Amino acid sequence: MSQDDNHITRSSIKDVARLARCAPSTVSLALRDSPKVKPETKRRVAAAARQLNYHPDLSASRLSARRSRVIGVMVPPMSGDLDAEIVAGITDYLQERDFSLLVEVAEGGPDRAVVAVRRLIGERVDGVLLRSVVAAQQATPLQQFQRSGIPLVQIDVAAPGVVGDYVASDNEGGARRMVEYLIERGHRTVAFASGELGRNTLEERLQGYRRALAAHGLEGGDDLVISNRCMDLAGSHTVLSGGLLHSTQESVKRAFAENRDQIRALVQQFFVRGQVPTAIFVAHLGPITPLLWALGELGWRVPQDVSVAAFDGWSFLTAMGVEVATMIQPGFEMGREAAQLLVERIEGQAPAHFQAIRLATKLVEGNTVGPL
Amino acid sequence: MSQDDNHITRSSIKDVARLARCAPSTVSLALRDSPKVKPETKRRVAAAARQLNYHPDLSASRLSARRSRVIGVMVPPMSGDLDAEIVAGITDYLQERDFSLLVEVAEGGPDRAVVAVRRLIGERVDGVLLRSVVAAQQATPLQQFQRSGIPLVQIDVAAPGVVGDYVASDNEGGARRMVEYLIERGHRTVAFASGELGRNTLEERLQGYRRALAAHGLEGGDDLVISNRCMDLAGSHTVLSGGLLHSTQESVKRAFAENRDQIRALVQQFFVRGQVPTAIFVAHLGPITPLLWALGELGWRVPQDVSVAAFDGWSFLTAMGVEVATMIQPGFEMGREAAQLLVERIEGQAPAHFQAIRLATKLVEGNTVGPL
DNA sequence: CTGAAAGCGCTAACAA
DNA sequence: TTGTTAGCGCTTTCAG
Repeated sequence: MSQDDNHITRSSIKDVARLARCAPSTVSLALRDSPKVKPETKRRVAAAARQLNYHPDLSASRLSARRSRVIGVMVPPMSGDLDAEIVAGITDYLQERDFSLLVEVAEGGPDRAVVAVRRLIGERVDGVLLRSVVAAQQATPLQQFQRSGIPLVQIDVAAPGVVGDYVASDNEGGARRMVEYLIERGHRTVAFASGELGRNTLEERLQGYRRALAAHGLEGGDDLVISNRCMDLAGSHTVLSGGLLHSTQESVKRAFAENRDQIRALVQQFFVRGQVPTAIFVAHLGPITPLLWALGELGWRVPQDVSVAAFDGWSFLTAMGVEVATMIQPGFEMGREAAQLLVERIEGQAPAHFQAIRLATKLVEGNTVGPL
Repeated sequence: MSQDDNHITRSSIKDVARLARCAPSTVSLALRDSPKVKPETKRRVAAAARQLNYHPDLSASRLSARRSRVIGVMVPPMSGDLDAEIVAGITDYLQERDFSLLVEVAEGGPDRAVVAVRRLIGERVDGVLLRSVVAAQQATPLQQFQRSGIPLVQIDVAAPGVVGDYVASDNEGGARRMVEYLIERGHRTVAFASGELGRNTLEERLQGYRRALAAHGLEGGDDLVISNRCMDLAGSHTVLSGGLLHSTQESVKRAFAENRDQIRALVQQFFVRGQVPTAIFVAHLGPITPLLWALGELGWRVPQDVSVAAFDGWSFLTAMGVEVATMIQPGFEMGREAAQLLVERIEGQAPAHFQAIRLATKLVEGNTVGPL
């Protein structure tokens, strides 16, 4: 009671009960504002709790209540704005429904994923959200969730072999529209640039690119498609850091330095082959800065000499005076939608079969696309 | 055993004990690899656990063990590379010591901070790390930690009124060295640019700037010091989003758009006053892109017409071909050091009085500083 | 409306 | 080396 006892005095529900002259169970109800408790009693309890600086022990309450009201999310380290928006969307919904969020950053190595999964299961999360953390070969640890009966919603990338709900952008449609936008502006030779293919998202966007060209009777020969890991600046971190993201600044810098020549050479190919593209569609965030850099190096001005349009972007480019024409993904909504679906599934209100939700993207014209 | 029972079967320590033909307490010890258990028994237990897909319930174990081995960290939303590095440093150390990390993103409003604090206390974290979340007026919720006897280490920014350990860069020394670097390159009129002052870090860097000038008999008149919230791109997000970071891309963009004129006007002041600076020292990350943008707008080329050097940087600028001369903060080490200090304090091994650890920064010459 | 009692799944003495 | 016995702090029937 006195401030000067050095002994850390965590008060429990019993202490509050004693001070409020009632039973612990009543305190429990009162603090959760149950209608079964007289207002007068509630007041006494609240006062006692405040006086004792009482904070319910969430571990105990979860243990007892047998559901945690915690959902876990696995995200890759640091990536771009999209992650921030997704997480914002998730927390937005979760706050409404009074769930908390346990964030597990699964960096690099597959063993990290194993640890993350173990932790989430150990915490008895009611469900899991997955933001494109886990590449194909890492899908196995995820099956633990199924084995433990923990529902799971994937966001953005769908790992093969993982069953469950799925929320993503309309990648194909968005890509298609973006390429059509270029075509409408007079471009007939449009290239496609991305990091390593293999993720379903990229494949879908490639599909959309092809469809757009086909629909307009244009060729999208393989000469015009470049996809190589070295283009993926965002992806480099994890690769480079080998399981531990040591120093972000340094690793990005190094990744970039080491791949400089390769990037330049790769982009140059566009211009020495049969068809010279007048516009380039960048399929995701990673290659945007490398591409812009390479174009600068090679002396091609954007948009005078070549136009650039991307899927997903980085807001800081705006502040640099470069605003890449972009298909914006609805990150906030993706997060919200996924969280909602998950919570509904947890509460048994979701449709029996797994959902695959596709959200529309939005075209933002920047200053990197010119008419022909 | 059979895969086909649909019933979600969370096995408990008792189930494992039964299958392994021993007592629950033995299972507990065995799984934690206690030397008090015969290897043979350990094997049996491990096999049983695997077979039953057993994952210890961490809530129960914390409740029983009366310490959580969890430490909490409060961070601002999304910021730059530094946060990623700090968190990497924290997890790096925590993994060694077998603690887990509970991340609480305290966005915007003070009420969010209250919620975060409540949660952390409710989770019975053994300690808290604070990464410059909480501005002056929000210090009050933090005092809850003290009241609850939870040790706390602040990183980077020290909130006034919060007592505890503190880990940060040598802001004054670093700023001083950076400005001296400019002076050595022949610059005699060096300006200072920052967002809103008030944080101790910024004040310290301003101090360092002044000291460097004074030491060389140069003037650092107030004409040369500009500090205004509109310059702080990084800080805008939170302000703009009013407690909820809605759409990052949009908000950054809008923040920038709305302040465009003000930024331009502000920077222009440098060049219409008595002394025209030949170099600008940017005290933190936020104003870097706005400043570069404004200089571009005003037709000043970097570094030909004016040099730019900063404290703390963004790695993506490198990929844009602009590499700002920067005092790099040792983010990883800051995180590690803070985590270590906290864990030692938790385990009673830290010195009795609070520590204030200062870590050296590192100068990286970019391509934005020219000789005079 | 309130109280008493029985656990939730685990760990930590203490015995055996 | 292993088993037995109490709880940790809370929620939840089930009686008053």
